[in-house]
Formats: sequence, structure tokens, C-alpha cells
Amino acid sequence: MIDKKQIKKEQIMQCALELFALKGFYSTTIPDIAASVKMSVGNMYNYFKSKDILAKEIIKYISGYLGKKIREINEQDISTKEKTRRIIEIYFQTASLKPEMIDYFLRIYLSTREVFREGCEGMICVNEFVTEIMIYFEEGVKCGDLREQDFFSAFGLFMGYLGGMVFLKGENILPKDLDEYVDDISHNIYKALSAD
Amino acid sequence: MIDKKQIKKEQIMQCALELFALKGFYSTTIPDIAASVKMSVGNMYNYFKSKDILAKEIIKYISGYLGKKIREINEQDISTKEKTRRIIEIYFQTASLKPEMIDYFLRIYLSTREVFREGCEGMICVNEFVTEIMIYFEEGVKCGDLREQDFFSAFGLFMGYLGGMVFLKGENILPKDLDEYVDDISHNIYKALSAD
Amino acid sequence: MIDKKQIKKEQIMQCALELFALKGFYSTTIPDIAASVKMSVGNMYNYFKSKDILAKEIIKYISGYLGKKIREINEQDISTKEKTRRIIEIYFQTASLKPEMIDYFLRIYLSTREVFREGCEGMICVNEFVTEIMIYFEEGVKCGDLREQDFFSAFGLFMGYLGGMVFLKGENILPKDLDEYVDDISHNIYKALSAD
Amino acid sequence: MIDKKQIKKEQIMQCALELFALKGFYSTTIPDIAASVKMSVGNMYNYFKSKDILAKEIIKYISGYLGKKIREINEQDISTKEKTRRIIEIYFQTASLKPEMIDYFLRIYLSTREVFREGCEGMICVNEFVTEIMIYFEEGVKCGDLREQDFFSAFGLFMGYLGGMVFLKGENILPKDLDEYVDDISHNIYKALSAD
DNA sequence: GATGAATGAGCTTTCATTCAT
DNA sequence: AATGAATGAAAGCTCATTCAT
Repeated sequence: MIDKKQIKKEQIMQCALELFALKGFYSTTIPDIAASVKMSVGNMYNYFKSKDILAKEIIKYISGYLGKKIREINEQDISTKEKTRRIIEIYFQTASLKPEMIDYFLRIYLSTREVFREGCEGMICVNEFVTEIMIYFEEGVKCGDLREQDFFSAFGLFMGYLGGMVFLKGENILPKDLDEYVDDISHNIYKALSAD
Repeated sequence: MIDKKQIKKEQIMQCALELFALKGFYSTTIPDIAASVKMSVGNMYNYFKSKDILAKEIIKYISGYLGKKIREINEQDISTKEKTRRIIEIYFQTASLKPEMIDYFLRIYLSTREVFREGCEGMICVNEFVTEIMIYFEEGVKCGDLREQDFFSAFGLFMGYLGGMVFLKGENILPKDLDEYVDDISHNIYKALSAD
Repeated sequence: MIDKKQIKKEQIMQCALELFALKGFYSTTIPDIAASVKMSVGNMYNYFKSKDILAKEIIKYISGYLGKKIREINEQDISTKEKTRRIIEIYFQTASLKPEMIDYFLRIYLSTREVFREGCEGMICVNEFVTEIMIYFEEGVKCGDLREQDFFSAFGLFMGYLGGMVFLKGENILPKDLDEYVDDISHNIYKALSAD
Repeated sequence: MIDKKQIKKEQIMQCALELFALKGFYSTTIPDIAASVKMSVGNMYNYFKSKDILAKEIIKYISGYLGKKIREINEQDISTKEKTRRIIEIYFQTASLKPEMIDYFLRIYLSTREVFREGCEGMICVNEFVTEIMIYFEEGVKCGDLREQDFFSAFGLFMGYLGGMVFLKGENILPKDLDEYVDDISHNIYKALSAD
């Protein structure tokens, strides 16, 4: 029973996620979402008590998804350089296969402060993802591959760079496919973060 | 006479800019803006025909402001390394002194697609700023300081990184002041972009 | 269920019809109509997507009503002279019992072009009514009672005349009741249209 | 001096007349009219104290214009039959050369009751025109050409018929030019009104 | 007389949320 | 759990009219 409810919740989140990413938070209405899930408006409120709460659950869901992917990389026995590359690959892959996720992250979560202010203070709602990046970084430092520096400076570089690229792709400004930038970007980032 | 109208327009833009950056585009109402300018709602429409148009004028205004600042750097006779540093300084300085500008850029312009789709295709509305970054980059390449690579990859790195840092600052996640990251970031970026 | 919705739509149309006819299209507000139906403003929009659409549905509704009445006359086995008289009677009767209908026709539909331009091109929205008048006229010609002439000249005479009388009545200019003019008018029209 | 003011008033009335006839009373704004007269909004109010008053002055102006035309016919020494024809000709001519006048009469004056209720009770504002039609009719009766009947029944026939035709023309429904209907219509009307 | 910036009430429409069924 | 009609507050925008210059 409890499972069934969870499945329905995820269906709603997936539909809402796509619509939010596509049209923006305010331009997506609850009836829009309900229609997309093929469910009545009233019933939606049995699963999520408000539009804001739905938005917050979605960002947690995305953070969990990405966190898991990176954890898998962190657990592999490979060089920091290789890890760096694989994280970038996973990020771009997600941007390619599930563009709504990265879009939601960049355009909804990062920009719609009013909505996430309460209940997502700090980076609570995005915790799983940030933690894994932190682990990647700390292990890189520990084994001497990465230069010791403020984590957030490194994080800003990493995530800002990747986010920036996906953004440009989304605007149809990039001449090439994201994959084709992986070499350049890996090189740039590793060069910036590495110890030597 | 025409000057007086221009001055009023800029007053409105400044007030709207602050409110949009603070509360978001949709959570800021025209009455909010009117109250902030101490002007009647109706009269606002004598200056900007719609909320959307106001939003677009603001981003052009910001782009012009930042473009001018970077042009001043580009025109100086200093090394690419030094230019890189100064651009970062200017960006962070702006984020510090006029935080609403960078915020607007990151949170409103980049995220509220529905609004900027028509009339800001490609990067038209942000043209002045992008052009100066392009000049910085091309001159760096020409004089052998920067590695020749896809401009947008470099642009994504530069702007994504800086944007990411300002973002983290805005979320009160950064332990230190933005200025204190200038060394690290300059180093990281220049290392990533430089020819050797 | 679908019936219930249809009934409510007709209730709204009837209330709106009365208000429009009484106060004019622009001087009747949606809140006015909602109050008259004892319904919330928002809910009105679950039945009619806009004020304009409501206005168009109303004219179709009236055209259907009058068309049906005239069809019943057309189907009767009586002389053209008698048909003429009965059409006039029906028209005046309607003007008497449901004055809002004729008023709406004359004062809203015929005059508020901006509203009916799109969606009511030609005489689409008033089709059922015009068709029946056309049948009356063609059958009269076929059986030799009416003189063959341009249909629209005949239509202009017939409808203009009747409309003009109702208008004068509405302005409280006519000294007598509309019924009392039936003889005169029947005579005038039939004399004008008849073959001899 | 007083003349100059009168000339300006007529210029405004002519411009307003055209706009009202074209776009309707409510869809024509004071700024629209001001722009059309090439005059400031504020100054317009030096000539007409309100939009409503302007509308009322216009209908009086039209009534005067048409009244004068018909008076000229009434004063001629011709048969009632010929007078009937000439009135129709004048009406159609006006509809052709100054379509805004007839349009204003039919679509604004007759339909926008809210506006004309106060100050145009009965037919005050249209007095000059109606009086001349009355004279035409009474003289026709006096000399035995027209059947004695209720004046308003005759008036409704005459004006309703002509108005209906112009209406149909305005809707682009009439296959032929208005002039070409003069014979038919003269015949129909005279037949309906005449004594034999 | 002339200007046009300024006012503010009022309009249509939207939409998150509730609630009777 | 499920429906979707109903609510009503609030949004963006318009426009007749006024008023300082």
C-alpha cells in the first residue's frame, strides 16, 4: 500500500519536473501537472500538500539521483583525474538523457529562491549531491592529486563550469555536442584543481 | 525633456532591478515597483509598456554596464594574466557593490526563459557584455598567452565559475569574502585557459 | 454530468444576456454577471473562457431560438401572406416576452463589431435564423406569391423594418403597443414584397 | 475668436466620428482621438468636457447634416414618389461618401444607450433629422399621395429598411452596390406607404 | 490655449487551494 | 483515494480625467 503511494508520488514528481523545467515554476499550473499525470487536481493534493512542497521534493529527488551516480564513481578504484572525467561525463550524460533534471537544478532550484527559502536552507535539499562532490574532492586532496584549497572555490569552479556549459547548450549557442567538450573541460578543471 | 524621461526610466529600472533580484520576477508586482519608485501604477506604463519589456530593458542595461567595465580593462596595456585577474575583480566588486545586478543576471535573466524568449534571442540582450569577453579571449589567444580553444568552452568556464561563486556567496555558504577568493580563482582560470 | 454543465451554461447565458441587453457589453462586467448568476467570478471561467466567447455563444443561442420559431411557421401549410404575418407576430412577441433577445441582437450583436469580428464572420453566428428567413422567401417566390428580387433587399426591408419598430418601442417613442402595428406592418411588407 | 474655437471643435468631432464609427465607442480612447487631431489630450478637454459629451455633440452634428439635406428635398416642388426616391438616394450617397456618419448613427447612437440616455432623451439629439422625415410624410399624406397611418410605423419602415441595407453593405453581404438597390427599394417603400 | 505626465479606480483573467460528493 | 466545480484574492494592464507648467 505504502509502495503504491510512493510510486504515484514519483509519477507526479516526474511529470511536474518535466513541466517545471520546460515552462518554469510560475508558468506551470497545478491543472497542467494534473493533466500530465492524468489525475484530478484535487487528488494531487492527497500526495503533495502544496505546489511549493512538490517543488522541494523534486529537488531532493534530483539530488539523490545525481548523488548516487557520483557515489558509484567515488567508489571506483581509479585515479582522481579519471574520476574528474567520469563525473563530467555523468553530468553531461544526464543533461543529455534527462535534460529536465539539470534544467530544473539550474533554472528552478537555483533561481526561485522565494520557493526554496523555507525548508531548503543552506544546501539541505541538495545535500546528497554536494556530499559526494565533497568526498571526491577530499579524497583527491588526501592522495595528493589535488591541491589543498577552499572546498567551495573548487566546487564553484566545477559546478559553475559544468552548469555554464549546459546552459549554453540549452540556449543553442554551443556549436558542438556536449560530449565533444569533455576533453577540454576535463583538462581545464583538472589543471585548475591539481596539485602541480 | 527627453533627458528627463530617460532619467525617470532609469530610476524605474533601478528600483525594479532591486526588487526583481530580491523577490524574483513573478513575486514582484507592478504595484510593488510603482510604490518603490513612488509613482502611480498607471504612470509606470507611460515608461514601459509591459512588465516583460521592463525586464528586457533591465538586462540590456546591466549588460551595458558590465560591458563598459570590461572594455576599460581590455583597453589597458597589461598582460592577459593581469586582465584575467581584473575582470574577476570587477565582477566580484559588482557582486559586492551592486549585488542586484549579478543576481538579476543569474536568477532572472538566465532562468526566466518565458520572459526573455521573444526579443532576446541568442544573446542579443546581453550582447555588449559577451562581446567584451570575446575580445579579451581573442586578444589573449592572438598574443600567445591563451590556448586556442572553442570560445564557448572558455566562456562557460569563466562565467560559470564566477557565477557559481557569487551564487554560493548569495546562499551564505562561502566562509570567506569573495575578494579573498580572487587569487585562487585567477590562478585556476588562467591555468585552465593558458597556453602552457 | 454533461447535462448539468450545459444547464449551468444556459443559466449564465441567460443572466449575461439580460445584463448585456440592459447595460451594454462594455458596461456589464464579469463580476456583474457572476453576481447575477450567484456564482464566483473564477468559476464563470470554467464555463466560458472569456467575455468575448460568452457574447458569441449568446448570439448563437438567440439565433437558434428565433430560427426554431420561424421554422415552425415555415413548416405550416398556410399562405405566404399568413406566414409573413406570423413571422412578424413571433418577432414582436419575442420582443415583448423576451425583450433582452431582440435588444441583444440589435444593440450588442449588430453594433459591437470588435467583439464578433473573429468567430462570427459573415453571418455564421446568426446562421440558423437567416436560413429560415431565406426559406420563407424562396418558397414564397416559388409559389408565385412573392416577386423575385434580390434576397438581401427583401431581407433588409423585413428585418430593418421590424428592428426599427422594436427600436422605437424600446425608446418609448411608439404611442401604441407593438401588437397593434401588426396589421399595418404586415400590409406594408407584403405589399412591398408581393408579386402583384 | 469664437469661430476659431468652433472650427477646432468640428475638427475634433470629425476625427472622433471616424474613429468611433470604425472602432466603436469604448475601443476608441481619448488619446486615440487626440493623436488623430494632432492635439494634446489635455487640450481636448478645453473643447469637450467629457467623452460622453463629445459623443452627444457628434450625433447632433450628424442629425443637423442629414436634416439639412432632406429639408432641401422637402422644399423642392416634386411628387411624393420622387421625394421618396431622392431621400433614399441622399441616404445611400451619404453612406457611400461619408460612411462614418451612417455608421455612427447605426452603431454608436442607436446602440450605446448608457451614453446617450442622459441628455438625448426621446429623440432630442436627432431632432432635426426626424422633423424633416415627419414633414415629408405629412405633406405626402396631405396631398393624398400617402396613406394616412401612424407616423412611427412609416418611420420605422423607412429608416429601418434603409438602415438594414446599409448594415448589410457594411458587412460585405450585399452582392451589389447600394445605388443599384434604389429602384427596388423606392418601389417597395412607396408601394407600402402609398394611398392606393 | 496648450502640453503630456500623473493619477487611481476599475477591468478581465488566472490559479492555488478547498470541499462536497 | 478520487473528482472537478467552486472560491476569491490578486495580478497585469487600461484609460478618462486632472493638473502643474
